[in-house]
Amino acid sequence: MKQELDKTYNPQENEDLIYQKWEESGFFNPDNLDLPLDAPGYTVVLPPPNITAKLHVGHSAMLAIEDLMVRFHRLMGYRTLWLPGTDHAAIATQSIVEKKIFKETGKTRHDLGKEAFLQEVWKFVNETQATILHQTKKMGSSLDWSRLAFTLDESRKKAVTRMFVDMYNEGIIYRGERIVNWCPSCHSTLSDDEVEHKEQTAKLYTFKYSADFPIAISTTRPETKLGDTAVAVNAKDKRYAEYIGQEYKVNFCGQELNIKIIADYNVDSSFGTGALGVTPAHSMVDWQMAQSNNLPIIKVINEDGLIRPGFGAYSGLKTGEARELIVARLKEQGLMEKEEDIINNLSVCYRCDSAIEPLPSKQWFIGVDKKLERLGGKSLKEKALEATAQRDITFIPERFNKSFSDWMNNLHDWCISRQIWFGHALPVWYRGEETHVGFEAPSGDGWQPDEDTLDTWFSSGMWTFSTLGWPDNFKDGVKSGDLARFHPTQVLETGYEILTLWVSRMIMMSFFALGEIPFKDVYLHGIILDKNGKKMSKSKGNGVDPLAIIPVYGADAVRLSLLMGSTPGNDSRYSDEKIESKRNFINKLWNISRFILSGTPEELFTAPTDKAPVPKTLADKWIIDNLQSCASAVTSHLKNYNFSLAAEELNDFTWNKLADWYLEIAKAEKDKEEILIYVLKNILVLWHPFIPFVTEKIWSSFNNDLLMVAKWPTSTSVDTKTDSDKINNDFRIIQDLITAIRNARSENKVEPALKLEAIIYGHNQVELLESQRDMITSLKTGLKSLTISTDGAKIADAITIVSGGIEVYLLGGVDKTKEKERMQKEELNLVKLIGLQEAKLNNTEFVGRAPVNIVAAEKDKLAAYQAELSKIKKIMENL
RNA sequence: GGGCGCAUAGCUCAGCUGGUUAGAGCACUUCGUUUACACCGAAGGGGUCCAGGGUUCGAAUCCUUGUGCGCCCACCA
Repeated sequence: MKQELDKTYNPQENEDLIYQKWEESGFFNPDNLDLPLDAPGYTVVLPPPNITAKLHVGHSAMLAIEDLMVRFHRLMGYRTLWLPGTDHAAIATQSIVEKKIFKETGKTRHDLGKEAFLQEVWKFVNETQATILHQTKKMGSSLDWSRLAFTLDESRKKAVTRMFVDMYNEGIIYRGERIVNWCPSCHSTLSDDEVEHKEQTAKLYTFKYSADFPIAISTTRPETKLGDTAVAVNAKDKRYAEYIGQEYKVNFCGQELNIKIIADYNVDSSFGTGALGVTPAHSMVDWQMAQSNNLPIIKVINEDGLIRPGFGAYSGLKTGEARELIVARLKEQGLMEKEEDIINNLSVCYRCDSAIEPLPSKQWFIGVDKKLERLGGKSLKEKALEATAQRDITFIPERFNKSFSDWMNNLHDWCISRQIWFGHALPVWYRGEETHVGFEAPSGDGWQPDEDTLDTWFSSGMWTFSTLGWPDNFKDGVKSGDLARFHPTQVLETGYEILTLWVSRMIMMSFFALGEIPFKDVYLHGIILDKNGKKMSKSKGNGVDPLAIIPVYGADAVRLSLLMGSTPGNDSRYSDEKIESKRNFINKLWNISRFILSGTPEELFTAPTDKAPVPKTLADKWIIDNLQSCASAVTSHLKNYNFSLAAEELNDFTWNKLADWYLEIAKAEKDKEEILIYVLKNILVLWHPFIPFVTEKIWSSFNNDLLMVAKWPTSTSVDTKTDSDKINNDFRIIQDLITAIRNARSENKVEPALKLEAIIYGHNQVELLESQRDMITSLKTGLKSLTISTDGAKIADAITIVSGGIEVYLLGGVDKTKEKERMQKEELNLVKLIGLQEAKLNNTEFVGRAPVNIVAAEKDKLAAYQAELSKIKKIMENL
């Protein structure tokens, strides 16, 4: 059974084999876990990565965190499901493929036609998806591949269609007009992130519509004023207060306009004249003002960027030409008050660089404010806000509650239709003025399907339940199958940058479809920046491919470096050095294991991990006690999402306690095997969620069953805190002695351990102090051996050999700290702080550096110390 | 313009609800090591916790103001 381990751990040789073993075991699938029927569930859906590109280390961090949570819960005996998938990322994917084709062939998607273009997209999707899945496995992700989903596969199509139809029937999905970013040159709408802003100088004109209109307005686009239906001023602006609510008929350069004066807080009274001409059809903000003030909408500009018919001489002109004409007219009439140069931002198309024309167009929306009977008369927005406000859903870190509710409160109806080809089709058909929404095309001739596709967030918003068999698993308000077993999920782990885009949608969609939250906790991770603190991006070429570093350091090292030293919601920096240091740690763990296993008889391998062997010495007690407190600290850190702290705790135990101290002692003392293997097995389990590969590999060298389904150490420690403190304090004597002897040897100041006889003694503290000082003096002047004899009861001390000789530190009874005096005056506070101050109050005079804080009162304890000391001496002899 | 975050050792960062002498990794200095590990060990140096003010017995931690970075949203007629 026992296998020899190599001198250095080689991740590359082992990782793929181990992953294969995990997959073959079937334990990634919760259905195969050997659990009691009432085992609690733990479900996490993987935020499906966009199939626009291969993964980068940011994704690796996400996978590391989620796999950590998932493996931790699997080890704790939860029915654990981590559900994989990818996202079709409609707009992003389409534009990437478009660019790619254009670069390779010079053709646009229009040249290819819809069908041929989509074929290209699918080719691309399949390639990238394969890469992504491969990368995901390389990280060691324990995802249930049997449930793999894609936001644009058949099951999801079914769910999306059903959702749309349901929402439409409920009256929450409706068709209406909205301003979109229109590129007159590409003849297409652009999403907000496809719009770029360019700084430019523009002319700001200040004028009145007509001589009989009381207020002058300022604009850089006089031609759009042909469609003005209001003038907005700030409600607090005293200059215009008297006009608010009035309506005027004006003749603006030959066009009749009806202008209402409205108040709106969006208006900046210090800009221009403080009055804004409202053009609802050609400006986003104006559109919103028109909505809230019920203003009529007049379209001035058409899809070609020309003035529409019905505007007299202006009709058919380009916007620029119309502008010149109007400016000339205004000047003629003496209405122009001012012309000035200002710097503003022009919105331009990211592709062709031409100016964006905001235009109203027919779109589909989800009404987030519509009250729904199925939600107890509340709207989706209200339900989402309620769920987070009363902490049915909690954010980690908590501060994102505010971002979320701020954003949610300002949410307008969600536009879900997109004028692109790649995506979910809308289940909508038109025939003249008729509209049909349903699962299939209506019978009868002449029906045309809607050509738009759905916003990608519509399908990913359904991710927690569309992946669990909704709608088939949901009949008459009752969940069945996977949906019943795994929904709501426990945690959504994702990047804070999509808190609003995605998380909010998921919450609303889940409330609509199931009437319940999609997840309990939302853990938000930060961004992995490059080593210079810059965001990784394709254009900058500073992204790091996990496949480039995993072969060098191993997936475990990559994972650990991403998990340690980073905190939720905060960005962190990528660094090779950090990965290297984690690689070194992993090798350390490897060698610790190698050492322990080499000395362990095989019959001990099967010993239980949940029952500690009986400790025989102080050192035994110390290591077991520390293991227990480490395990319980790790457990609670992991439960509280303090992943970095959990790893630090483990790191400290493994390296600084186990390797540096206990292993050294074990080299000299016999009968440590049982404890060593016990400790090793436990830390392998504890480490497993962080570094699954190496721990599984070590485990497999002496175990037949898989570590990934082993039992997490429970904190059954009955030791009280005081006992722990005592054991730790006592053990520090040993540590100090060993240190002292080591130092003495290396500095050749004192003959080795044999000559050091430290025996505890004393009764009169004052005397003690004096005699102690004498001793120190003499030691410093060259005494090479030390004998302190004792005749009695109480003392505590520590002996350290420093460069000048040996210093003996005493704990006497001289109370003198300022803190104590102050404490005595403040009795109340003293009571409050007693636990913390006890040590301080007992603090005593000491010589030299800080004393080791031991109070040994009883004789049998003294004897125990002496026994320990002589053991240590033996140990040192053997070193 | 609105919102959020960050500022702690030379560098990258931890430090939870305020509490012994502020920590880690890397880097640095000195010493050591053929037998678990040089992907190593021991010892050590290095910090006015951005600045001012406040609350408190006590502040890196809470409040306030300021400074310097970074991000998100709205992009302005």
